[in-house]
Parts: sequence; structure tokens; C-alpha cells
Amino acid sequence: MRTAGYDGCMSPRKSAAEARRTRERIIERSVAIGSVEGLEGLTIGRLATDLGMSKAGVLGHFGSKQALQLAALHGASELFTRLVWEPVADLRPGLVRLRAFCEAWIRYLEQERTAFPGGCLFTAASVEFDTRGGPVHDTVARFMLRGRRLLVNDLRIAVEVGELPDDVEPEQLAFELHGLYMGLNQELQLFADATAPARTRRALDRLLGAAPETGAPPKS
Amino acid sequence: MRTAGYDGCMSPRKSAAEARRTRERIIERSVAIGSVEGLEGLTIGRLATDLGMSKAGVLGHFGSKQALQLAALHGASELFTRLVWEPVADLRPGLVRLRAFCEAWIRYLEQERTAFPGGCLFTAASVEFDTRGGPVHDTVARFMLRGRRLLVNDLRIAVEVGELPDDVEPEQLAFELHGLYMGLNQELQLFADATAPARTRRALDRLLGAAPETGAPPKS
DNA sequence: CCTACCGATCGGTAGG
DNA sequence: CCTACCGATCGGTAGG
Repeated sequence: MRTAGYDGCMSPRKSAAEARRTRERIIERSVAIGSVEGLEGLTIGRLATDLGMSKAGVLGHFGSKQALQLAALHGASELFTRLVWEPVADLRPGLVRLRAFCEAWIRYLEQERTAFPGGCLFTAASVEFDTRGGPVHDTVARFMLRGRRLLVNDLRIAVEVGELPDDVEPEQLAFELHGLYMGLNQELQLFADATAPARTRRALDRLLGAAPETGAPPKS
Repeated sequence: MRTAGYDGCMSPRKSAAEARRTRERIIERSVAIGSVEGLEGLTIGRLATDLGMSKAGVLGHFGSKQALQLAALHGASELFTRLVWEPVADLRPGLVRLRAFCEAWIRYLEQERTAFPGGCLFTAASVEFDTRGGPVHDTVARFMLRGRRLLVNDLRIAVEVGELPDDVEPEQLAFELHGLYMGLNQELQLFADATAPARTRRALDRLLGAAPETGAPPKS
């Protein structure tokens, strides 16, 4: 066995575990590059240079640029889940978990400004692929909807248990919350405005801590 | 005079007025392409094909791709000014003009979904160039700040004349309004969600029609 | 995983 | 405004 040199994407000298590790390194780097340059600006040549590999070596792990883009999106999704959702997932569903989620999300976007280079990959990709069709567009849209669902779910619970007034509409409020985070991301990335997180927190207090429409205070 | 064939970017057969008209056509097309493909995805070759010109003929009007990108941004800015700001500029400063401006802005983004191809060029460009430095980044940031100033200005007046309660902070509210429009643009472009304008109007009613923080109604 | 290569396209220039 | 061209880089393939 293993007589021919060509065995898929792996060099004969590398084990499957090593190949998997390489693949992870490529994805990690792809998320970093993609959040700065966009998913089209993420080129295989740049990736190969950064990682000290050949272009064919990089591409062999995915088969096509589109597959690489999709893998980068999945990688970014896992990162978001690990850093934002998992730390709060076990909290009490409803307003408690929602508030913790929103705070973790703010810190995630703040970190991206320093630790990661170019802001939220999903925001970048959603603008880049919004008009086009195809698998990348669909994947971005699906991830965005998934995030929206997390918000709507806890908002619905919060209304049911009386943490938010009855006239709060989860879909409407989730729409407003999402816009708030797009604004935060832009403020951090385009203007490097360090006061934006505080602004976001104040808006959250108004949206979640005081009753929309009626002005009645929540149970809290 | 006019003996040599080469006289800048214009063919000897074309008058200065014709050359200006050509330049405008290039810019118009650049805004359309750029809002779909981004300002990096806006290529001179694509532009030349669309307009039935040679690449050199296109580039001659601007000198470099970066100058073309800046011209496209200026073109988009003029479009926004003409379609959103000018129709409301003569209204009574304060809440009246602000509301009319916000409504015109919604309709502008709605139109873009059908008439123009790819949503707001500034939103696209701001994400594309947020991390990078350089003239394009600076121009995008300047235009965004200009829009923000329009909001803040009327919000300040609205507070001064008592149309909005004293505890409204114009900068804070402008930040929230801007996020709302980024969310609207994404909803229209990425999801083609026709209910987003109504959601935006409801959020505006809450932000501008009822007092934040206190719950006191505005004079209206 | 590599080298070596493909056709296509990129931004831009020379010269008229 | 054009033709003709430049070197660089793109995504991807052949073959080992």
C-alpha cells in the first residue's frame, strides 16, 4: 500500500492527523484574510505564501476556491459559537441568557479589532455576496438567520415569562438588535471608535431594560 | 492647434462636452458595478466591455483604478444627496425634516433593490475598506460621517425646540438610527425581505415618536 | 504535499 | 479615444 506518490491531498510523508492539522491552519488563516480582504480577495496564492505552502498544496484540501470560501465561513461560525454562544448557553433561557449573549457578542467584536484583523467575516461576506446567488450567499444567509433565531428564541421566552412586556414582538426587536451590532462592527472597524461598545450597551439597556412602546418597566 | 492625435484622455474627434458625458457614463456604470462587486471587484476590463470602450479609453479619464474608485464614491454620494437629502432640505429643521429624511432614505434603499443592482455602495465600500488605510478608506469614512452629521444636526434642533425630550442624546440616537439602516440594507439585499421597510418605520416611530429613557411623549 | 504549467484576466503603459 | 503590449497574478490542472 501507499506505493504511488499521489494519494489525494496528502503527501505520503504526512499522516491523516497532520493533514487535518494543516487543513485547520489553512481555515484559520482564511478567516483572518477573508475578514480583511473579503472572500473574493482571499486568494489561494496569498494563502500559500502566508503558510509557506504551494498553491496546489492549499487547494488540494478543498478542491476549489468556492469550497475554501465555504470552509472559511464554517470556521468563522465555529469561532463565533465557541466564543459567544457556548459561554452563555447554559444560563437561564430568556432575558438573562439574552443579555449575557449580547454582552459576549460586544466583547467578541471588540476583540476582533485587536486580536483578529478585520472585523466580522459574516458581516463582510454578507455585503460581498448579498446580491449574488450561489452556495456562498446561501451559507452566509443561513448563518445570519441562525443568529437571528438565537435572539428571537430568548426574546420569545422573555415575553412568555413576563421579563419583557406582552407587546414586545420578538422578530421586530431582533431586527433592531441585529442592526445595532452591524453599526457597532462598522464603528469599530471603519472609525476605530472605542466608545461604540458603550453606546451599544446603552441602546441595549433601552431596548431590553425598558419596555418598548408602553414605557412600562420590566419585572427584572 | 490639435495637430497631434494624443491630447490627454480625449480623442481628437470628441469635444470636451462629449468627453465629460463619457466620463459621467463611466461613473454611473461604476456605481452600479461597484455596489454589486465591490470597489475592488470593479475592474477596468469589465467596465470597458459594458460600455463598449477600450480599457485604455476608460482608464484615461481617471489615470488609475484608485482614482476611478474615488470617482465612483463621489458619484454615489451625489446620487444620495439628490435622491434623499435635496427633496427634504427645505423642510423645517428638526423632527419634521429628520422624519422626512428617514423616510426618503428608506425609499432610496428600497429602490436600490430594483432600480440599482446591489444596494448601498457606501455600505459595501465601508465593509470592504474598513481595515485598510488610504484615500478610499478615508473618503468612505468622510461620507459616512457627513451622513451622521445630518442626523445629529436635526436631532439637536429637535431637542432644542422641545420636539424630543431633553435627555435625548443626539450622538447616541444617531448611532442607533444608523445601525437601523445598515440592518435594513442587509435585510433587503441578502434576504430580499420586503417587510424590512415596515420594520424600520416601526423602529423609527419608537425612536423618534416616543421618548427614549423616560417614556414621555414628544410635543409632536 | 510538491513542481511545472495552463489560459484568462488584472492594472497599467507606449504611442499615436 | 484606439491598438498593442507589459509583467503579475488569478483559479485550477497534470503528474508524481
